Amino acid sequence: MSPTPEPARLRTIPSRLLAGAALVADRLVGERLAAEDAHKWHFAVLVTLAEAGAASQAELSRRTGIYRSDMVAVLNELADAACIRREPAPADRRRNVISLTPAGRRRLERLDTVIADAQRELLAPLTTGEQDELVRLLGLLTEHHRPPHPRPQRGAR
Amino acid sequence: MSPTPEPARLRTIPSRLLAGAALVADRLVGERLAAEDAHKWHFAVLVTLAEAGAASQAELSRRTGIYRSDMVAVLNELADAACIRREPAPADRRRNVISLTPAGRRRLERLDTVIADAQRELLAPLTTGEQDELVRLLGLLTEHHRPPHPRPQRGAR
DNA sequence: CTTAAACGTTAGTGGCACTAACGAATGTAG
DNA sequence: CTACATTCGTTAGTGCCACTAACGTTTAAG
Repeated sequence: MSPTPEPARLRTIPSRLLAGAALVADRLVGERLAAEDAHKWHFAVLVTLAEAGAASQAELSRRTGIYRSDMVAVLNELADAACIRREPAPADRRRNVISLTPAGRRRLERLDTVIADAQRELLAPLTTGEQDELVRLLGLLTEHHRPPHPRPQRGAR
Repeated sequence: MSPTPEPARLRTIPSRLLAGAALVADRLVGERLAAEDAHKWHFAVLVTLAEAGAASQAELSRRTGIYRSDMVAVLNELADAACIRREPAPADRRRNVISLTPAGRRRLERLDTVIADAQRELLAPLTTGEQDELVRLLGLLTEHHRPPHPRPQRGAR
């Protein structure tokens, strides 16, 4: 009985390749993070806070690409773990100011190595040159196809 | 007010880039196919039938990567549009033999151009050389991370 | 002062990969 | 031949994730 391979016509369609690769990548990263009781989104928020400093939830949402409706739960979890502080903004009582705690920094440090490991394993079959090239090409691609600049973020009346 | 950009640390993480690119690609292809009342999966099945000939549902499932539980609906829809025939296999009464009809061939022809257009638009920001390289790298990546050879396809008792 | 917009929050939708279990048919071992 | 395991098509359901809708509150703009 043959190994029933995927037809060549399908195997070379870029959108299919992207979907498959993204699935593999997400599974790999997700497993690694789950082993640390963490999540993709937690990492993104912690990185953003570390890199760009304290911000409102809406700002974090724009910077990370996480919808502000989903951001609530993410921040709740990070706050439960004492990784962030959430305090009302004095200047604008609509906003919350989200800031990193020392525990959050330590958490980020740990997740950083986990993420790095996962990326390394993900890209293992490629040379370092190829890895850079892949990142570059994907960057060009996502840069080009980008929602009309400020992301819509619908839901306002 | 700043345009609140994505932090550089996030923008260069391969798994994130892959997820983003796959999202863009899937949306693009999905929209194009939806305009033809078609679906990703329909195309995959039609291509597979055209390339490898008639097959059972389970075989199609393995070749396309579509789960056989999802395959049922896909084949129902294709049969409703008279794109495929579904007849019991004489040699093995468990199997159905799925085969392409002339209408299915015409349908595939149409979807082929739709898919090709979508891929072209997806890859527009890349040179043809870069497009080939991207496909090659993604191929290496998905090839390397592959479930222990025959896909598990759980659900048996 | 009225109207519009942005904020945080809750709830819900739709697509998709994937699991579970079934009845029926076939293959395999003793 | 008989018992057991496997494969098939099929139905139902789960979990994740991007995304939408609507709300009360607060601030900004005309």
